[in-house]
Amino acid sequence: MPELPDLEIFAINLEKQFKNKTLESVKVIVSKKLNVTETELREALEGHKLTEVLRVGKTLQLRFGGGNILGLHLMLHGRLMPVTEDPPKHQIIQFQFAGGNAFALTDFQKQATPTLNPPENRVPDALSQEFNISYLKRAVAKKQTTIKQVMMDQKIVRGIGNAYADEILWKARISPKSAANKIPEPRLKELHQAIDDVLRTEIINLTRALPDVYDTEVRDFLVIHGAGIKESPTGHKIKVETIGGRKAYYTDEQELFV
DNA sequence: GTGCGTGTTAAACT
DNA sequence: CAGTTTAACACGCA
Repeated sequence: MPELPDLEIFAINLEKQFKNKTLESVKVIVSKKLNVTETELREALEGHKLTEVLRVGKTLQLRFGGGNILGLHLMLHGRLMPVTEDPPKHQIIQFQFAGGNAFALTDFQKQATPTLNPPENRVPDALSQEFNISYLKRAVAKKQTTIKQVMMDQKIVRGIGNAYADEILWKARISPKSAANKIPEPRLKELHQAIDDVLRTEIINLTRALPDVYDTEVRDFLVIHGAGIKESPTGHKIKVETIGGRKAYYTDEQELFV
């Protein structure tokens, strides 16, 4: 159940293990979410080297020699797991590389989605150049919903999920319940800065914590979002409330704009 | 046994 | 009609 920083680490660590290795075979165990047939997938990918692994929004892209790209969306419960003598449960798709190493995408809920050659998406990534302050200003101007829902809307900006939205809004000192179009411009700038800070800092933390693995998530660095957390780093009691159908964790340090 | 969940989508609302 | 809310997905975990 990864978010952007986790996916960034998975991409880096998958590259460490599999970059420039030839994909010997790809096996489709659950095909319901795949956009092509297993035969088409094998013809596109087998025998080609994995040239690059990128994170794009909440997806990973496995890029292969020959120009084909396999997108992977892990959804809520998807995981990437090494395939060993004791293979992982609930496999969706499995990748066997020359040299004997293999990994699989798993998901007990069967929601994780592999997509061959995913269509270009014009929505900016949260860490991209295109996601700048003027874009954010334009995006929120039309929106009367809460700022938290806007931040998590993948049609507006790609990559921010429920947990990091809470972390970012606390850092920006803006209430998640604030109306998006009522946030003054200086505070929007702070929000933009907080998005960048929180995500990039988390990537650095996770790089240090997980130098090699792509099958593990660490949530040790969250300071606001989590059932076990009672107080913010500055000692304010954390409140929990459902906003837009998902749990929001926040404190009264965060200013409400309505 | 109970309740909950880091995402997305279609259906059902307003 | 457009925007917003809900249920469903199906299992592991506390």
